[in-house]
Amino acid sequence: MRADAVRRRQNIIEHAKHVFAERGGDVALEAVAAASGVGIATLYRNFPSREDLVRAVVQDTVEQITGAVDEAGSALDTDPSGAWKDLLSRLMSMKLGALTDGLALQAGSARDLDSTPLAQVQQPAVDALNSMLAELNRHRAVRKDLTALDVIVAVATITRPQVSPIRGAAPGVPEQLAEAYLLWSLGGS
Amino acid sequence: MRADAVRRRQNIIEHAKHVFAERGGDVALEAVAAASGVGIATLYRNFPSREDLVRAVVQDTVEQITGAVDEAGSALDTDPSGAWKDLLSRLMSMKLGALTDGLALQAGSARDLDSTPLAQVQQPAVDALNSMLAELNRHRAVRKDLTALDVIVAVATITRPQVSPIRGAAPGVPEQLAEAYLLWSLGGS
DNA sequence: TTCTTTACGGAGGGATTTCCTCCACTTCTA
DNA sequence: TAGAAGTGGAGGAAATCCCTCCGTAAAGAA
Repeated sequence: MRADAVRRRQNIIEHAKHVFAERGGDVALEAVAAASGVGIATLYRNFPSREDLVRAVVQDTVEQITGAVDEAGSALDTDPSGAWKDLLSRLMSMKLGALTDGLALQAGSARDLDSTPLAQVQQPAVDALNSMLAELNRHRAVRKDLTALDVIVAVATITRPQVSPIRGAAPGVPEQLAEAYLLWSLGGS
Repeated sequence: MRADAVRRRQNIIEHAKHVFAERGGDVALEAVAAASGVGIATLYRNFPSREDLVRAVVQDTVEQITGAVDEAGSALDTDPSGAWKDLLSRLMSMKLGALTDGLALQAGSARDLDSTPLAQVQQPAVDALNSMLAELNRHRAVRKDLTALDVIVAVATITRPQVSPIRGAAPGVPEQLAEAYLLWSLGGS
């Protein structure tokens, strides 16, 4: 594979993540190509089917998550709730909507979601998050009924883009919700 | 207008609210008709254009909101934070996603959103909510930087339906977020 | 630089989806 | 029960989306 082609491919994944998160997992692939500044043929050459692209996006997001857990986890013993706060803010800045949307795309057809290829791809992220939560629990840093999936879905929900009902209004709602969730997650039982 | 026709019309509005909230403001009108158990022609006779239907849905939602404010507001003086909690839980059970989505639909074309017909239709709800917030503020019952639009957008965000990434997982996230938001909204500055 | 190989872009045909009207039929109500 | 009011869904027009094909452009080796 030629060097510039590799860059382009990664670039498509990156932009696809944004477009998926912003316009849903069923956008026209032409929109993804346009957003990536790339012809539609190039997109199809790299990702023959929509599912290939979705898988790549999910894969990429999963790596982002495990990376964030690793980095935030380093401060786990010295400052547990600081580490949690850090991790949460990292997660909030990702486009997790693309991940849940991508997975949701398969929900329609598949009967047993747990066995779909995508569900398996995301497993490392779930595992990493869960073990971090377990560790935080030992430190009594977060409420103990939190699960990795709860956190992922909550963050995806909060950060999902949304046009406000009146121009210029309520631009800070996601930040408010993030603050609320942090407060709640730290809180008792 | 015949008696059964009025019932049908109201029924369409009700179902449209759910379908809009669940599948976005740009669903096929056929889906709305099907959900309402009604032929597509009936829908078009009642609402010649998509905007007519959206307007009706928004109108209906606005009335729901002002109604909820009235009811919850009755306990305002005796138990302010109880009233707030009550109102919030009422709002959470509405399909506010339909409202924000409907308004967002116009955001694409209109330059000045404040002057669109829909933005004016929602005004009563915003006003009612804002005056209740002002009252609650006098009682020091909620944080003082809350605005009606913040609340509406936050509730819409929280209650927007979302498929969880793995079957059976994280079904309680909206409830958790609602709890978090309540906690936060009561909290200090 | 030159040549070969790899990769690109976008037109466009086919399939699908959505819109919306038209009219034969059904259901109210006076 | 007659007439008015209302209904459903087939189906044509238009828009949208998918995906391939092929002439052109750019990268990298010699």
